[in-house]
Amino acid sequence: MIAFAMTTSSLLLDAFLPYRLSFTTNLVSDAVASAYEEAFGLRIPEWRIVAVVAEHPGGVTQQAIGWTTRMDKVTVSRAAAALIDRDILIRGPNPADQRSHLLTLSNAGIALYQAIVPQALALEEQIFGSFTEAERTQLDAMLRRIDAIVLDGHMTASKA
Amino acid sequence: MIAFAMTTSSLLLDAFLPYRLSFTTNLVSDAVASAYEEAFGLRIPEWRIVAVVAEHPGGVTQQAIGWTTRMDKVTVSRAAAALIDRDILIRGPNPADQRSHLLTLSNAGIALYQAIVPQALALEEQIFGSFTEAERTQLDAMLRRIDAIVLDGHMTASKA
DNA sequence: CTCCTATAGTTTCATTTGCAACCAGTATAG
DNA sequence: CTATACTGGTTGCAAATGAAACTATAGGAG
Repeated sequence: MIAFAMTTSSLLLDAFLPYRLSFTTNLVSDAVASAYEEAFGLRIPEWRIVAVVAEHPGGVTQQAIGWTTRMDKVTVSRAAAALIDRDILIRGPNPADQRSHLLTLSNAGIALYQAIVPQALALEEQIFGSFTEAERTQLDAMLRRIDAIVLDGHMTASKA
Repeated sequence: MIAFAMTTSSLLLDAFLPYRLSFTTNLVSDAVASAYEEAFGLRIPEWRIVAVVAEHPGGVTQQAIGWTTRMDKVTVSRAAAALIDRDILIRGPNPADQRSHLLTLSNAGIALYQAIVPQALALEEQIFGSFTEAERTQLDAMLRRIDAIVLDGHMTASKA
């Protein structure tokens, strides 16, 4: 293919930050998703749940997971069910509320998590290897500023 | 609700840059998507196509659109078909290749585009209003660095 | 030319996603 | 204690997405 020696012009869209954000994230997410899928048979929501549960040794409810990761409760429900099915997660009773359960890692889940973490860090390193610590911190800070603005209702139209 | 006076701990995931990127982008994309949907009845892929076509007054092929935006050719095909159906886009012949067509904006499409652009910029301003020019440039540059790394095959496992 | 391979775009199908309705357990009001 | 309103989680359904098969045209190679 002659690779379209085309006007690299692109005036607006290419410089539009929401677009750039989405563009880059899709690239990164695809890379991460296929790495996890290939290496551990986990899809992104599943990996996230494993991570959150691992970080809460006392157990977490699905609601709390959804709240911190902003995943839909349906997504959490299904991913959690799949993980329980594969004996990665254990669903224990929640003494405080019989409707929900506390999720914890099984031994297999702990092993899985411990196997994933280094891979995840290595992957992050591959992508952000050329970023200095300061740059990473800066990027992180910028993203969190955006989060705060969008979440704290500085936006015109509320979604609902 | 008692809002879970919970350990804001979250060790790994919360600091994991691919996750942060995805988290923020979802937030922003949802906001942008509902704004466009509400104001113009356009979904994101449609808006992108309108923007790209607008920036190529001579006409573009669907392939070229897919190439620059990294949208799947199916997505482009369907979104373009919807726009043609609504008389926003015109599908003209491509003298260089009978298989493809050159897409251009109809008059209605031009009007639409001209109506959208200020809204888009206003929206960007709402989100990034607290960012200085320098910060925006910096964020843009960082995102492009990431793009380059992921695209230029610095990643381990190729997708296929 | 004719054959063979490759590409632009569409269609079909399977998968993923999220809203809405639903079920079960909780909490508050009388 | 009931009755009623609410919340955690699941299920059902509809929309969105992408891989693979397909159609039509291109572009060589013989």
